[in-house]
Amino acid sequence: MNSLTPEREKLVDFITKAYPMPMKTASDIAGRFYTVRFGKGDFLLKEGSVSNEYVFLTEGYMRSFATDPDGNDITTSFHGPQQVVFEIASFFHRIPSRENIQALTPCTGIAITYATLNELFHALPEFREFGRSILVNGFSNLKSRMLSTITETAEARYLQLLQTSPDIFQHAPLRTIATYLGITDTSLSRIRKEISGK
Amino acid sequence: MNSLTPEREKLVDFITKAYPMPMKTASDIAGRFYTVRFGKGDFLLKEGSVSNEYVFLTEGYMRSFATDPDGNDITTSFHGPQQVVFEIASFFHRIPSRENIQALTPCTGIAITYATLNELFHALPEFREFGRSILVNGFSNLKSRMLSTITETAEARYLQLLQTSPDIFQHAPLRTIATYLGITDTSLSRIRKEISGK
DNA sequence: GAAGAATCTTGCCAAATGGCAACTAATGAT
DNA sequence: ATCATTAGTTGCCATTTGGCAAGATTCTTC
Repeated sequence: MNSLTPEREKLVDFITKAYPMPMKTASDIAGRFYTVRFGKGDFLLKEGSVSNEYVFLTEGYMRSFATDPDGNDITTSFHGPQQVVFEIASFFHRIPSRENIQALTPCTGIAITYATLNELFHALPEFREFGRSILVNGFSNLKSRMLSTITETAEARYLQLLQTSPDIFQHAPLRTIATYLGITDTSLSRIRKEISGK
Repeated sequence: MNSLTPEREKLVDFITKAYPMPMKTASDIAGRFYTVRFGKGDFLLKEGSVSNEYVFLTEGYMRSFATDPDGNDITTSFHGPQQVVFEIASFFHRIPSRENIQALTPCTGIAITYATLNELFHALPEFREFGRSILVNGFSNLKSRMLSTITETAEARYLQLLQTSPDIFQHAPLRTIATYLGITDTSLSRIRKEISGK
């Protein structure tokens, strides 16, 4: 018998792919998650508060962003379906977040709290490994981005994002994509013009 | 009685500060580490091989660097005394590293292998927490760097590095510091000239 | 301590990106 | 449908950074 919600089924799928474990274990884990929904523009996390939900996004898109000294939004990452969303430093160290996480579109996901996650980490070595894997992947991706920010032109980074995450372009305004790429919206606009003429 | 080597004492200190735990636990952990030494220019890790040592540096300086598509070295981080040094993605996922780790000066440290670390993680929840804390801090620092790379000028980043890690400047050539800051050595030289005239 | 190799600096000019403001296009609320 | 708001584009010019090559300086190594 299998009474999992569609969201939980997706999570089971995701977990077992990220770190192989018995189906039963994965279902037990997924069973502890509850459904969450966000309207467009809603915040999953606001600067200054402590990230307390570990969310697996099943539908919709979100972005994380920080506010720079001049008061501008800088997009630090985009999140889409089948991705884990939370603010690592705030969540694990129980400190106020310096970032915001906001829905770009209506979103559905499933979540657990910090307390439940810890309980599961303690009880299930497989889930710990899964958790670490998520952390390591995130770290590794950020490193790659950092490297490409240093070694590549904005145009190359734009083209790469377009290729690896074309869906982002359908859900996020160019202005937020520009800050993600480390440039202004003006520059992005010019880059796009330049490319279209090729 | 206390038979710890000076390196192990430093590690115990570091561990208990990063994540509070009984002295005995910390000593047991430190007891599993063995001393390692590197001459200037020696590699702790070479691109293409799997990071298998989790090193706590007690003396000396190292840097991690990647090779960009044009064959240039890009410094991804500097490591000094009282810091943990390893390549996260390679170490935890057992995959070939895309980075090198090299001694900038003669170095002394203590290390454990992947196998031993896992054994300790499995046996000691406190050590797991310590390990996670290291990971989370690394992630968080990288995020800050990424943000400052996007929002601040090279000059501001230079001044900040000078303030937060003045010791680096005594042990790393400016060329490697330049790539760390995301600029060329030529630009760094000009920035320094500009500043000295203030 | 002299030759050779790295490292660092500087001059010249080119390329990439930003700032601001005006304009146009798209979107959303009523 | 209309108005107001937000998003995107473009022109003009300034600033930041890069590329290259020549000099100057410092570090190695014999």
